Amino acid sequence: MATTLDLARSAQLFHALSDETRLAILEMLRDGERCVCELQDALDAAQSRLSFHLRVLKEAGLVEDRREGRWSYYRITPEALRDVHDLAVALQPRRTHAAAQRSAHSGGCCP
Amino acid sequence: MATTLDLARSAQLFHALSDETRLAILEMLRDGERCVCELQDALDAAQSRLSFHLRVLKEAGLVEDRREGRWSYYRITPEALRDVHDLAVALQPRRTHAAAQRSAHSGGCCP
DNA sequence: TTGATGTATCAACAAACGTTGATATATTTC
DNA sequence: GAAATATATCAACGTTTGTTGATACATCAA
Repeated sequence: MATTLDLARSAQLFHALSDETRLAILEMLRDGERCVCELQDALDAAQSRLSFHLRVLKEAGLVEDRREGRWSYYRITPEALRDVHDLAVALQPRRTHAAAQRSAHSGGCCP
Repeated sequence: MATTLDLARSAQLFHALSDETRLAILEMLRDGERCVCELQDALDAAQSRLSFHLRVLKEAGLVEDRREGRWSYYRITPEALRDVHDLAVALQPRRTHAAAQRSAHSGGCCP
């Protein structure tokens, strides 16, 4: 039972997902790998802008890339998305005995 | 089959989850609702800092609050976490026919 | 070798974000 | 009433983030 989150890693993952351009990129990559120029066309984004977002995704482990000649192809790393999935589950409220719901709060600021 | 993401909503959700303090708050709330002063004690965070983060979480729909006298109690909104879960699934690569993997790219910048 | 092409990186900037300390507002207690 | 308490909000500030345009670096084509 995973009780404690890796806060830094989780925040990094969620941050990488917290931008519309990056989500649009991932949405495109669902159908298979794409080279940067294809993303550029489809998303109508400047080249350096795309490059920036791809780097954020890559550093978070959400995508991997492959170079072929002068083209770079990016694809989704399914394991990373599985981590996101697992995090969402890990944050769900515990189903636990009602008695344990409110822990003893020694500070005593509230009833 | 949900093909297109609500980018703005998704980005908002993920952004709310992209901060360590906010993740620590949610982790505490898994065990049931807590008042702000309890979170303050447990997370050793300034009051206005906590208030700020709770507002971000609330605006993203990840928590709900309840006032009782001078205390505010916050709790997780499980539906929102289910949305996060669903998003992680929706972003997974499609399992599709190999033939469809690479779409026709009319721009013709790459092979 | 030269020129074109695809991509990464950089510097500069504006906008968004998170922290802090001060103040405001409501509620309870005396 | 007045003082104390829990929380929210605000202004100010430094930091991080995302955008743009310029440049660098490969690779390919002629």
